[in-house]
Amino acid sequence: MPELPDVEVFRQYFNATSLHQKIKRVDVRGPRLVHETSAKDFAETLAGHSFESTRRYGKYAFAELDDHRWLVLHFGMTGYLDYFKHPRDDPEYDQVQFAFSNGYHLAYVSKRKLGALQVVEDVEAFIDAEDLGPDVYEDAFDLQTFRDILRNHSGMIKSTLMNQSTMAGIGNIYSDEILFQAGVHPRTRLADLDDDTIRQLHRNLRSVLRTAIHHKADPHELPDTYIIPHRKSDGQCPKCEGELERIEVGGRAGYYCPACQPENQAG
DNA sequence: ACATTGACCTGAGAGC
DNA sequence: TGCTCTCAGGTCAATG
Repeated sequence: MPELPDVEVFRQYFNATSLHQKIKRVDVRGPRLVHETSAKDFAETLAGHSFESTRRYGKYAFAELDDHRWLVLHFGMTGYLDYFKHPRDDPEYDQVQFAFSNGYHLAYVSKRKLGALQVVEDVEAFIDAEDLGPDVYEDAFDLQTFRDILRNHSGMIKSTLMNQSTMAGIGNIYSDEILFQAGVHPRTRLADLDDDTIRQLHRNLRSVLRTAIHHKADPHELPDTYIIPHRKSDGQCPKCEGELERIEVGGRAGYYCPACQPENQAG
């Protein structure tokens, strides 16, 4: 799940469950997920403190501690959060567990252990060090910013949307949705995008992310016109009912509708 | 600068 | 049922 909308929902979930409570204990079951320090040091660093606020940048969530350091959460391909009370509700594949003084627990769960957790002093410095481009959900990510980025890079649109150094937040799933809503073929070269198509992409980028967040990033709750619930082999286009096609772009499998997203369209 | 490939890690689902 | 194979929403490094 974890692209920008999912991570934003995780952040809201964190806010609703895990702020302003003393962290009694931290259990690290997947020590390799802890970066920059040992699992032991990580646990000892957090114990006794509390989380006071959160923010998100791209696919990263950050939780501010009462000493103003930040817990960084990255979810890889399979990560999510689960807040529960009784040990019997402990989710399978949980990698890190925070035990709060109110008796509840927050679990960072990941089947594939591709995510990462660490504590940093400074979020801006972290974003800088990770070489992340502008967050695509910020107000500052306006049409002008988007157009400038596309005009200063080359390559295929789907790869560009997914490149976190170019712009931060979009992954494989939502790039498919944005391209579908804009009627743009995933392999379209940036040089072949005219201004009107760039405007369409920007407009749809914003509306897709906003809509997804609004629906808690739950694929089943998305509008009927979205491709996400249909993106599998033999999937049907929700607009023209034609058969979707699978395509490899930049080593990732994308789905698109050859009728609604023709090659060599605008430009 | 961009594309391609493999690695990381491990479970789920399909096919035999 | 059990085994093997392929694929999976992310990122990183090496190579052309």
